[in-house]
Amino acid sequence: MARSAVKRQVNRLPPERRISDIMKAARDVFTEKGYSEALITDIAVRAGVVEGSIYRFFANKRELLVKVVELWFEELLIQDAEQFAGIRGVWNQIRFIVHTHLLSIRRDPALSRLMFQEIRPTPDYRGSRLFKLNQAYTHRLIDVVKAAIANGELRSDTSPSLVRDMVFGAIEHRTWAFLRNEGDFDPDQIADQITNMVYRGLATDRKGAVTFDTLFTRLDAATQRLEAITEPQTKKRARKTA
Amino acid sequence: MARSAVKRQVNRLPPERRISDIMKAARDVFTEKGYSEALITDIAVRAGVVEGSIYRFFANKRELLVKVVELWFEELLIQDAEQFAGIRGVWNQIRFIVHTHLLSIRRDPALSRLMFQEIRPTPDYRGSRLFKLNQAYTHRLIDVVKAAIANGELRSDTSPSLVRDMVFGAIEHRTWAFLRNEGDFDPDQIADQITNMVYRGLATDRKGAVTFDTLFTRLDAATQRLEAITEPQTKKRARKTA
DNA sequence: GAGCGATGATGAATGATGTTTATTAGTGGC
DNA sequence: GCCACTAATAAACATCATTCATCATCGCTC
Repeated sequence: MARSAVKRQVNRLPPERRISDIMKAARDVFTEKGYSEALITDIAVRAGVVEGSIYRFFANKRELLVKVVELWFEELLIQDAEQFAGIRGVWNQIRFIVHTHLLSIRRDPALSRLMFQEIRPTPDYRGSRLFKLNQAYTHRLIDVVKAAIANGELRSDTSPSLVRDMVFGAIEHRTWAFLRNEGDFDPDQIADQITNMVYRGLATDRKGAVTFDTLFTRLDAATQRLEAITEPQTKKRARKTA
Repeated sequence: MARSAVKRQVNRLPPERRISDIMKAARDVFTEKGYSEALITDIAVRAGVVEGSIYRFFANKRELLVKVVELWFEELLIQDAEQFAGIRGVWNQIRFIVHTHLLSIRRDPALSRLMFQEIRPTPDYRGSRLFKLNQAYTHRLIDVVKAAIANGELRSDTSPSLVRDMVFGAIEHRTWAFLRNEGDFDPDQIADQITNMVYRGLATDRKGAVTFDTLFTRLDAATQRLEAITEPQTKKRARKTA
């Protein structure tokens, strides 16, 4: 028939190459348009394949999304783990975790959005690979806090998992503001702020907005004055009794 | 024809009643199935109207969702504001804000999910009514923190907006865990934990897990000893000079 | 209370998209 | 050079959100 007169062009790249082409295209389209606005057609065209071909490698649109985010997250996790090993000190470790996370969000804000918006809310997230990856990621902070509690550097009545929730929650809220184009998003500054707030805490006495540092300073001063006073006194007494 | 033999039944309830029926049905279906799984047909059937009727009152499916969440959020805001006025003391105020928010999440977890998942991520959220309502809601915490900084009860180097992000971020993370059926969700306990962590902070000295309280106690002790020592001394001197 | 226009409810038709499948191009063994 | 098998293709299909031509109902007029 007329049909067979038009020869069908067939793309015969090796499967790994086709898969990576599709995933790269999917990553681009998903991040540019978001999940529901992204069309399978868009992805197929950009990958240089035909719609049907995508379904040879991915069960459906959602699986494709999950695979894309997974790949991103894995890279992020491996990359951070290497550097993290070298950090010493609780403050520095907390700050490192927060800072690197903020950096990767700034590098790929749209992927974070996909993670928060499309992946986490689904019912099957809990059993998924991404859930475990994310747990591994956030658990580093819990380990740091636990160790710091054990050696007395952080209060023993703090819940490590709550610290995790506060820190990553704060990061997330800043991220949403960033995604909404509200003001700037400075990973250095935000990391400092979050780390300080977790590390030093907020409370003061009623009088004058003191910090832990100033409390320690006052205590030191008082101790020194005590020593300075008690010393001469004992000398005086010694003289008197002498 | 055969068609006209079947008389069309027409629903002639007053518009307000139809709107509230539709919104109630929409609320049920959205919370049960989530936004994308919820079908307009489902909502129409449950509301006892026909698909087309929904579009007389709502521009599209999304607007219906927004209106549903808006209604919920408004009620929540009004209700809380009344009680809040009576609370005295920073700790109690923070704890109240956190606690009531947790209670309303436990009452309607699925609506919180819709808010976080479907509403907040959209580009038009920033200019929306819900955005303003949410700002009003979270701004109470900022006001409390600002006032507390002004009167010296909280450190002056804390960022009120960061406190907001940490508190609501922590609430949100606990909510996700709750929605995933991970363990229990006890508003009283969580509210205490969050409030304490914000209010008292985490840091200690290197030696022995001291808290702000113990630091104050030590400082008080040192001050008293100082006074106890310097007082007799001045008396002695006074006597001497006399 | 019959006729008539306006209003708005109806549900079948439309269009946009994810997914499936019958068809056909390419590949390698014999 | 034929055949069987694999895999790519693109058209067909299914699933909704959304639209719209049709018609029931109401209020008004005479």
